[in-house]
Amino acid sequence: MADTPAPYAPSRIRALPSWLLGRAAARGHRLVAEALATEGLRMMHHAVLCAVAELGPVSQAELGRTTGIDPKDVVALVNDLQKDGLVTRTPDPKDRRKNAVEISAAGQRRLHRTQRLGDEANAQLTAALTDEERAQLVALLTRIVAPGE
Amino acid sequence: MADTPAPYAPSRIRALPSWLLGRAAARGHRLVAEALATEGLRMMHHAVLCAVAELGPVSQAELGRTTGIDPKDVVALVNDLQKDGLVTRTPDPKDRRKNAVEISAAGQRRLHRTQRLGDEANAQLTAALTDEERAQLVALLTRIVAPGE
DNA sequence: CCGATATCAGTATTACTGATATGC
DNA sequence: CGCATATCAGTAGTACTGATATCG
Repeated sequence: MADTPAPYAPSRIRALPSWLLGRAAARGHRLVAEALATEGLRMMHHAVLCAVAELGPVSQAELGRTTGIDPKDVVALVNDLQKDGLVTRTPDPKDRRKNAVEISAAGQRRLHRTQRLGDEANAQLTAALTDEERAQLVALLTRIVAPGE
Repeated sequence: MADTPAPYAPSRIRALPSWLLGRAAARGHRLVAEALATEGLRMMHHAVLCAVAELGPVSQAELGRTTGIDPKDVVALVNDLQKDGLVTRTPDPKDRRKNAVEISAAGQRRLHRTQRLGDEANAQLTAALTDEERAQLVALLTRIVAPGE
């Protein structure tokens, strides 16, 4: 497998993890975005909704740190989610700089569906891999994303 | 490692390969773009220059197919590379629809430097991995990108 | 005063859709 | 005519830089 020149990329490019990562991410994003579009959410919306559901009432700055999304972009994403009634944004009484973002009942129902769609898209993305290889890939990527740990 | 909640992402998001791919690709792109900027090229410029060097005189459509870049974007990238004198674009006498794109001497010198910079950036990206793990990652990604094979 | 939070305006890069002219 | 090539105009989603007001 190491010396069969794939038709999609010359060998030099092929050896660049960044390049492969970009191509793989583009394919994954296309699949996930396509699936989530049926629920009217983009990938980043789903990611934030996911994080809000898991972190309970949480500030936007904390959301940004946790997900790796720029806090400025979190503003717009939470705006959209709030407009659709999927999350609530209430001022934090303990620290009036913060907004406490929390998922709503409608948000939880929507999240339930988008998670299923997302899982299906990811299964499709990694259809060529075995379960073990999938876990391996996730483990390797995790160490690349969070290099300090 | 499987149950230590990393600070950067909640576990649900973490389990989505697409999400991890996006984060990893973003980090890789940042590192590579930063390195290549010193040579005045963006990542896609380098990718195309790479492909041109390896495929010899090649049409733009073929470049697009091989690299996975939209042929329309290849036009703009080759424009830039030609403007910098890194590639030549001559009409193909055998098929006058095609342009034969070829790397120039200056292009080869530039490519030599950008490849070194790209390799360094990629080494930095995967600094947390062993050589074996790096090869594993590339192999897994390759199968995700080209699912048909 | 300094740092954190939230918001706004704008930009860069990548990837895409649609349309057109030309040559095989 | 159908198909491939090259080009142009425009859009979408993601990630970023800089600035501002408020609060602790």
